[in-house]
Amino acid sequence: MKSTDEELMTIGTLAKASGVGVETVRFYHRKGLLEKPPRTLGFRKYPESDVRTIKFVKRVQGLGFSLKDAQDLLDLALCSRETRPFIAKTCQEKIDQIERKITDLNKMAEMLHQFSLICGSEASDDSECRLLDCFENNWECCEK
Amino acid sequence: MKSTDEELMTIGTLAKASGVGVETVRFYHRKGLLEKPPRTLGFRKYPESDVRTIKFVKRVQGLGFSLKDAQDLLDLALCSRETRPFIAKTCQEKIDQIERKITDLNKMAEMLHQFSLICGSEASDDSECRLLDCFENNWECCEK
DNA sequence: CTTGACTCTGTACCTGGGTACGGAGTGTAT
DNA sequence: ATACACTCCGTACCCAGGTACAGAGTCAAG
Repeated sequence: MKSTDEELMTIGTLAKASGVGVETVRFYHRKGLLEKPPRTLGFRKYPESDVRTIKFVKRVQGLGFSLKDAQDLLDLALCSRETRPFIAKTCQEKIDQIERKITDLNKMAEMLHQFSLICGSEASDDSECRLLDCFENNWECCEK
Repeated sequence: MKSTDEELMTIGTLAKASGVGVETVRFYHRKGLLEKPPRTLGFRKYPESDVRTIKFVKRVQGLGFSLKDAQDLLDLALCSRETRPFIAKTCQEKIDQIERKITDLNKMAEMLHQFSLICGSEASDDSECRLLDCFENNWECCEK
């Protein structure tokens, strides 16, 4: 059975190659994250590129975005005169969102660092101290 | 009714002050994110500090962490000789986690930036181009 | 002392993101 | 040609993180 569909893989192969379960592929299918693949006798035959798609989705998702966000990004497809302004806008929105997240994550990491230095060190006394206090007191954790 | 519980508030007041719904407070209660408040005649009376706790949880959650993670952070409470090594370890784990996230978010933002520059500009031609390709081709988006 | 706003407990329901299952068809190795 | 793996579809279930009742009690103002 090698004709036009060498290169095309079954759902199980795709799932394994992209590190998810078969059911997850079908789920993404239903959610429209993967476009409808051609079929041979009822069996879906996926192109190689769908491996990339799934990995991309997983990556984006791992950064705290939803499947909807992942889809938005996947949909940034065509560079035509009509779509260009829309593309730029969408990108900028996501970039802003990402930058806010980075700012907050940096604060968070700094807070944890300070907290660890002050409360996790041998030198500190046994006074009770909560991370929460650092958070509120402008990161001036456990100090007088 | 002003006795020892001035300063203490009802669930509705707490909810409003921390920007969540009453049901959410009760939910956090069930999940152990808020410690059991004293009661007067069956009614929960929350201290001011629970407002901070809820805001903290919401903040942490907004950064893509789970309620479980938020709880872990809230539990970093006591600085005693026994708990110190544990605190340092927990902090370091979270910091590592955060830094990985930041690295990925930066890549993501850079990718979007490049994509926007190249495919979102007036100068670009009408060739089809997907963000996905940038992602895979080491961010060399739409270029020969 | 009634009325309306608020609280209590418990249970049921909702969305997002999957995971599992049953019964039937297919494909391939021996 | 039969066994076994794989696929199909639909439906049901799972967990996290809430959200929404229902029915009863409480509290504060008028």
